[in-house]
Amino acid sequence: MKIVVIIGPTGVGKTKLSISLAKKMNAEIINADSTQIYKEANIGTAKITEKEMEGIKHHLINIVSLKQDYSVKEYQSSARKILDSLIKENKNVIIVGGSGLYLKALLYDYRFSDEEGSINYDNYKNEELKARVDQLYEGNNIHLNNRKRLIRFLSHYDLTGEIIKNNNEKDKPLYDFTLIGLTAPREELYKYLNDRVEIMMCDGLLEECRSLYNNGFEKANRLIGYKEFFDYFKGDINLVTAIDETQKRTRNFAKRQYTWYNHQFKNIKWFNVNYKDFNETIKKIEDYLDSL
RNA sequence: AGAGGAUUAGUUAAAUGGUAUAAUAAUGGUCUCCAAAACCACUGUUGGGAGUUCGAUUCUCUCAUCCUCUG
Repeated sequence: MKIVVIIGPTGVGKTKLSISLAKKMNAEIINADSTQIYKEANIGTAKITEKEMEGIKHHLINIVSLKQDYSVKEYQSSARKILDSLIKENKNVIIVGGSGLYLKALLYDYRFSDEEGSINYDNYKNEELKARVDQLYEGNNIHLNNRKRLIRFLSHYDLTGEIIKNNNEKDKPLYDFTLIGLTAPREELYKYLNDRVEIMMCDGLLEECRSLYNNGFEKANRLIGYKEFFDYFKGDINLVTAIDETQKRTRNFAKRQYTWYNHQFKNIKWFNVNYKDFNETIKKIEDYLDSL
């Protein structure tokens, strides 16, 4: 029984690799991409299609609507349940996805609060929130402008009387897994990402966005490749700008993904992607896994 | 071909005979539940050459490139 985890920035070929490995290992796949969780967003999230799955069983894909709230905590609990039961069945598992926090929460001893605090902080200014956080935890690194995190800190304190601190447990792996990283030279990756947005446009990204926009899926406003077109529909920007922005934000995102991986994961075995001959990349990784 | 204008960071702009300023991109980073999120830091610049000057990005000349107008 093996667990292989595939990470890497967006557009580097994780999905393709996962199918190939799953066929070879007779494995099931658990998605760790925060946007592929959602049913309604397909083209812009580069979601795997039914056909591309080639009959491989996929978990945690298309499980909630963009109208529902969802958080990494829920992901953690469902993903662990699935993973544990697959382990029990002695089934090989491939975990694939670009959402660093989701992977971290699933694989390491990350603990979240069980309940929300009851005090409503809506009427407090950031300065007031920050001052209170500073009072409770001197030397914290939560920034004044990071309202979301300030409120979470205070809610957690109200509920438990404890302050949120980094614990060492978060770096303790709970499973025995092999971490495969796919990467590409920055320039090559960026070119591919830029091209991919154009291809998505041809595949009907604009129509998908229009339909979400018209049907009140406001949460899509958070996703790259959706927000920008919503802005376009509102008349704030023109179509060319929307496409440029999508490309830019995709590149920015890829860069942040690297930062997260480098910061949060140890023992990543990195492989350079050969865009021209992806099979060669797959072969190399398969050989590596066989050699373990 | 003639006349006028322009040339400042990758891009768009500002300013000054005395430390060249922003925005944005790029780059780096932070991280316990919206994470494709939120936030932070920071590197780059006066087209080439000559002249005036203590000092030129600024003034003068010249070359180059671009724009507009006139044949």
